[in-house]
Amino acid sequence: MATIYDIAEKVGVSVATVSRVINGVNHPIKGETRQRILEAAQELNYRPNTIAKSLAQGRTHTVALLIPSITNNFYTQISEIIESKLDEEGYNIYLCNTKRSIEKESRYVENLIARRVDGVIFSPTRVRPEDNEANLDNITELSRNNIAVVTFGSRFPNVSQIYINTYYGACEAVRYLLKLGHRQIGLIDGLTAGTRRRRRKGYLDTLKEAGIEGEELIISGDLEMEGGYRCALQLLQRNNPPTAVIAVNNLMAIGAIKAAKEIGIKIPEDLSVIGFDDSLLSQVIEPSLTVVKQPLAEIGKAAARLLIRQLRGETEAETVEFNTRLVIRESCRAR
Amino acid sequence: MATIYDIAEKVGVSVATVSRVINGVNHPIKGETRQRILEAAQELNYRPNTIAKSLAQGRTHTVALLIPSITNNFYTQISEIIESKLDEEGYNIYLCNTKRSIEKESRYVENLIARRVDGVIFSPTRVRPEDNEANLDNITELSRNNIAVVTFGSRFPNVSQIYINTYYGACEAVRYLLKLGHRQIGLIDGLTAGTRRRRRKGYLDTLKEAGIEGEELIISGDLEMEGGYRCALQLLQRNNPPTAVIAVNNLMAIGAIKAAKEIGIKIPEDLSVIGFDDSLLSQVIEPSLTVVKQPLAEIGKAAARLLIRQLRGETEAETVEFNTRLVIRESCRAR
DNA sequence: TAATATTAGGTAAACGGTTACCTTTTTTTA
DNA sequence: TAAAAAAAGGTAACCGTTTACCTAATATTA
Repeated sequence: MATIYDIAEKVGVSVATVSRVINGVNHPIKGETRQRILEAAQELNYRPNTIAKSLAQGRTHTVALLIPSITNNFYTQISEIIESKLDEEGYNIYLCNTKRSIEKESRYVENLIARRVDGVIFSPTRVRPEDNEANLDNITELSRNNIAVVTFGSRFPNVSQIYINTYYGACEAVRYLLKLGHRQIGLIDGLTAGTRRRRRKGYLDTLKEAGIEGEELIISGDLEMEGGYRCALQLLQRNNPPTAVIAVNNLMAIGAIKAAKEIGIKIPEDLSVIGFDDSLLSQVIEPSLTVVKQPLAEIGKAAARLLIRQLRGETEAETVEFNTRLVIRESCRAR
Repeated sequence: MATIYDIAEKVGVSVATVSRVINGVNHPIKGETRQRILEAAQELNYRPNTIAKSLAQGRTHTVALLIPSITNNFYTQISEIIESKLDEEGYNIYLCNTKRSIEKESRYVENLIARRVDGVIFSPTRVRPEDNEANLDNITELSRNNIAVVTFGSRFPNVSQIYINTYYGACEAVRYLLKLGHRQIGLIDGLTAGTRRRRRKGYLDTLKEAGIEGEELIISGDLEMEGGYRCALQLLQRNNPPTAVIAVNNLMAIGAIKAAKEIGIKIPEDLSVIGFDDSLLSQVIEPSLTVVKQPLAEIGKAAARLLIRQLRGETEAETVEFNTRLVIRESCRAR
């Protein structure tokens, strides 16, 4: 593979000159020389070696996207936006899928430091409460090695982050169900509390305002469809089952609907359902799902923006906060 | 950031020794020296610099995943498998989402060559027929620069590839509908023919065997839900509408169902629908969708395997062929 | 027209590793 | 116990760029 040495030799100049021409730096070069160098580069099918460049410059123009899942539409949609924004800025993206394994997350962090990525957009994975500490260690480790970090989906001190305020979303969902006349409202939660703690709190606070104790109608499972399915079965087979349930993410809501249908419970006639996250699934499922929508495109854009800001040298951590919006479809009915 | 020089100095050995210890190469080192080096590395918080390593070794341990979409479940599921397999082998993955833009695809290819990735798993994007040439150029360009390539979703000469034989899948789908008594069977196709040509051919051949001309019931649109929606509307508003339609991918099938519902056509009573690709969507939509299922996990595994094979030095191109399977659900009915 | 700027280019040291090829010391073998 | 083998480590070239600092020639200015 041709290098700038080959070009330099062919044209009869030094590599410095070649490098200058190739990179169009601000250094005067005679038009004719420039021309000859570009032609030689063409003829030799020269491709700049980004690796060597990175080593010399100390920047890789690479950022990593460290997320818990790439089959979940929530992350996919955010990723698509991030990818396109960072591509515009000349960054390539390492896709790192932790599959909700804290070990994999930590391994990836090591790896990313070794690869000297310039930045990481990071949605920490947290299955057990103690994972929080590992998440924090990972963030610290990245920062300590001069890697820009932007997080979303969890809250950390001194980190640029996107904070999605799901508290009010949960409140709104509960209020909506209360207005429809529901009193027995279940919450299908994830196994552990990240920002999801907010949703739980919003749920409990709003119920309490209405004079209802919600604790016993909370149930937890993994964040996949299967988890929602199992949780719903348990809730619905109690002797005093809820007339409405809120699931903390989309897949769980879908799983819940599936469970209800299987045991002959009609939606929305017998059971109202609200999900979090909007996606094609919610619109396509029958009945279409009322959801607390998170502004995915905005989240993606903001994450990219915060990271780019840091990559340009601004060191101060910035938090961008987003609110959710209740999108009413057909999965809830007055009681 | 600490380098092996810092370690060497601290311990009082040469960098060669440090390098050997760090990498555990097959070269005898005194246990005590090894110990001291490892301790120093720890104390200095040493992290190997993968960039420098790549430059010295001529290998980046990076492969790219170059796909048309990351929000389409078809690609996402394959990607997840590929990611985990390649991660096991110590490779990192560049995520390159072309968004079905041939320009973006070509730009990415340039970029990947510059970054000296070791390999690329490539599902070419093709919206117009002439894109095929650009796809081929891209593959050639990668190979010419010693980058291993595995493709899926299109067929090319002399390239390791996964070939999904959708011809028989299409035949099977049509046969199934014929058996249910349908004669007017529509095909909702993508805009251009890649491997999808096979589906169209299977469709036509099978109809012809039954003495039916299918040409006029073929309609094309973009591969998203919107495309399926529009195509279905057109098909269903003809004066002699089909009683069954096959859509060449999942999203289009969903779009078609949406269109049908909107204009009061009941599924499966008035219209039978078959999709390609299986996904959560197909199972969740009402009625659940009968599909020609492609073995996504196998495709992903095979793609990773073929690439790793090449990365290990085996140069001969290998094609792995998969067949599809008709998964019968509730979206078709006898006529 | 001499002094000063500008243009055009070159030299060589970094960046942080790997590794082929040595040398020296110690151990094994005949 | 001398020769051969193995162990332990070092030297320095190389990977392909960038870039600070020079030099020489040409153009501009007072």
